Amino acid sequence: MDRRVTKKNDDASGKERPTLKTLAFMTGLGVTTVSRALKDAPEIGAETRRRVQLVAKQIGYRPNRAGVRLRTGKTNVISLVLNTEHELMSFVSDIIYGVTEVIADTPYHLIVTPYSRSQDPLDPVRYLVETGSADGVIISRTQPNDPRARYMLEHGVPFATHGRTDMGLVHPYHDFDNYAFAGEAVRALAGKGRNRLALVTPPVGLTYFRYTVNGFADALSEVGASEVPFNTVSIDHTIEQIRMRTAQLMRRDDRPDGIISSAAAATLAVVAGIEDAGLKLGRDVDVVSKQSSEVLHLFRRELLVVNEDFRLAGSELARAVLGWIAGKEPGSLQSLSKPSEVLPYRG
Amino acid sequence: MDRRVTKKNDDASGKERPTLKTLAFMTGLGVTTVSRALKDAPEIGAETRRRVQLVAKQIGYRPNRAGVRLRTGKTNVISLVLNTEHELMSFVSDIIYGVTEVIADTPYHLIVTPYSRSQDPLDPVRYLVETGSADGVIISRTQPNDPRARYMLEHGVPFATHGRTDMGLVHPYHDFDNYAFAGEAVRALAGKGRNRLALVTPPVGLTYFRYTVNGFADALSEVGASEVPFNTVSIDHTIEQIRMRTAQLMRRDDRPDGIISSAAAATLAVVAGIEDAGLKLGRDVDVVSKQSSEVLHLFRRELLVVNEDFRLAGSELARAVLGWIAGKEPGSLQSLSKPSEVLPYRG
DNA sequence: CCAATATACTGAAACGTTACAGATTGCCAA
DNA sequence: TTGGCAATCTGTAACGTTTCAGTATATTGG
Repeated sequence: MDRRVTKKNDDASGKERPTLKTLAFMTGLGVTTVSRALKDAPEIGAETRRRVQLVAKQIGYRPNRAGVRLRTGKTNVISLVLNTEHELMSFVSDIIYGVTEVIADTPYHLIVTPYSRSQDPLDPVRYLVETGSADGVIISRTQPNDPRARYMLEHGVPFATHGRTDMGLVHPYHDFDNYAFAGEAVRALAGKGRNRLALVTPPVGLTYFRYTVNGFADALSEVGASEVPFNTVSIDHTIEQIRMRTAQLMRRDDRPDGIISSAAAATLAVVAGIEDAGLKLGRDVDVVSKQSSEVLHLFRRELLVVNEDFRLAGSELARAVLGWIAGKEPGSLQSLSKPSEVLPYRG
Repeated sequence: MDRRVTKKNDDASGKERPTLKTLAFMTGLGVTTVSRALKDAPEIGAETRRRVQLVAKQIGYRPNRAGVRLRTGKTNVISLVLNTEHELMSFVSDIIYGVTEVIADTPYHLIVTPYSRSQDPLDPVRYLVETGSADGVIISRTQPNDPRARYMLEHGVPFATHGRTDMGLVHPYHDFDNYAFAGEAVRALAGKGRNRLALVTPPVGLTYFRYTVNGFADALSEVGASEVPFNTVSIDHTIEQIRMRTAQLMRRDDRPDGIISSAAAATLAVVAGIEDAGLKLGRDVDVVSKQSSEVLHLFRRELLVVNEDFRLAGSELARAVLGWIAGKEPGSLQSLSKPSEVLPYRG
């Protein structure tokens, strides 16, 4: 008996993962027709289309990603580029969850591309672009003049930035309105009679540093309060550094009676520093802080908080990149999220 | 002049990404030879090998992932499967960073595969296996009898679990020694004269729930302390629920004088609950808590903490999957990390 | 000196997909 | 009847890689 080697997938034998060839065999059509039928191409008869799609669903056909990617260059991948040292912790998981929520019912996968402090932030982006590893990229820690954004624009790679740029170039972004946040915070403190205010800033160099500082400054003159400079730390510093510097600050004669903090982790340190200096929150000084989860009021109920929703940011960023990939205007894919009110503790 | 269509990559024209064909053209060799030379195949002459590798480095050749994947089935992808609702926040980013650290100088990419509460946890794993989307998988929230682990073993997919299983099946894992943690915690509280202890457990059903409860129970009888049952909450409950239940508990006559908490977030709620009941930490009750970043001592310095390093967990898990993929014995890729001592605040 | 063998290389095929350039059929107008 | 055209469908090639089955040349043993 002549037992020829059978070309693996010509039969619908069962065990192997179905391909277009399998579908073609089962429907009695050509591979090309099947391919087109599945993507609703116009030159396929309505009945054929339905038949193919039915069979495909029945046997659980899933296009082979490698095949598509090799042929078309489309990766069906979104990459989230993260700094593995600076990024605040809770921040990251929330963004990831936000992104995954949006891409859940798309064919996209999310890959996390890390880079460390020692590296040029452009490195991972260059890698992604050069190797064509993603259809879209999301970056954070955005700078006013951001080489990564410029690079991707030049190379025609869709992306979205967490935070705005200021280069006269238009691209999708999502940002929290830190100008408004700082302003609200100042007004809230002024409302409590505080008029010598200090600011724990975002990392110098990032765009939202500017927005925060400007919002702070404008509101200060608006309410007639004055600034107590506190430039020695930012929220990128360690807990210990912030705590120590805050304690130093609070022991001075010209200490502030109100502090605004741009991140929850920093706030923990700030409060510790205040207490190290023998002062009491709510009595000697009030603190307004951003937070991304309801944690600060458990810490000290005297704190005033403003909520920033990073899961929302993740979703918005994902929507933005997908939109750009789908051909929408980059300029129409920008969003700014307003801060919540300044919230006191309510038991 | 006869201007023929040139087959895109036959020349070393420059702009296109180099492929094996490009290298073959440049070196004057065949594509096969180049492919083999790059992976140090034995049948290639030493000089040829060096020459090819030199040229490849010079022009920055990177193998096309889709090509490799299509031909060999190798994806060069590790997937981290995450529950988007339960996973504690800081937890996640640390694990991700740990994983990326390890795969940074490998060709592997990390993809994050999410699933939500409503879904069967097996769903994402089934998807990954069926579509062959990853060479290795990392899962967390491991159960004693874990269908995901069983499924992947059956399908021959390398994986590692964060937490152990108890099915008599051998596979790589990394776990924190929660039995030791609970024991240490009990002994530390006993050392402070506390002998009526309550436990805020991990989620019922996960393996480390058992280890924690057993470590707690064994140490209780060892030191002659007794348990105050507190089964109404676990660390999966909301801050509000834990806080309320703790307050209820602490208002009872038979309230505990020591509490052990399995997660930092829960501890914040526990302390709030204690204070809601009008009691004082360190005087009326002591609390020992796990934490993954140095945050609890800023919160209340009376707290006793034990550190769990999730970044380490991520690294170990990544190493384990890669090891299994590389052919090592699954049984040799298991690790258990010992808890730190129980640490009081030190100014 | 011949055959066997080792060494160094090569072309063709295949992985699953899509795009291109047909092929076949039926229908209608001239 | 014939030519044209629309409506459907199809085969082939190509994306970049690895594997299989060679080929050509030099080297060795008898």
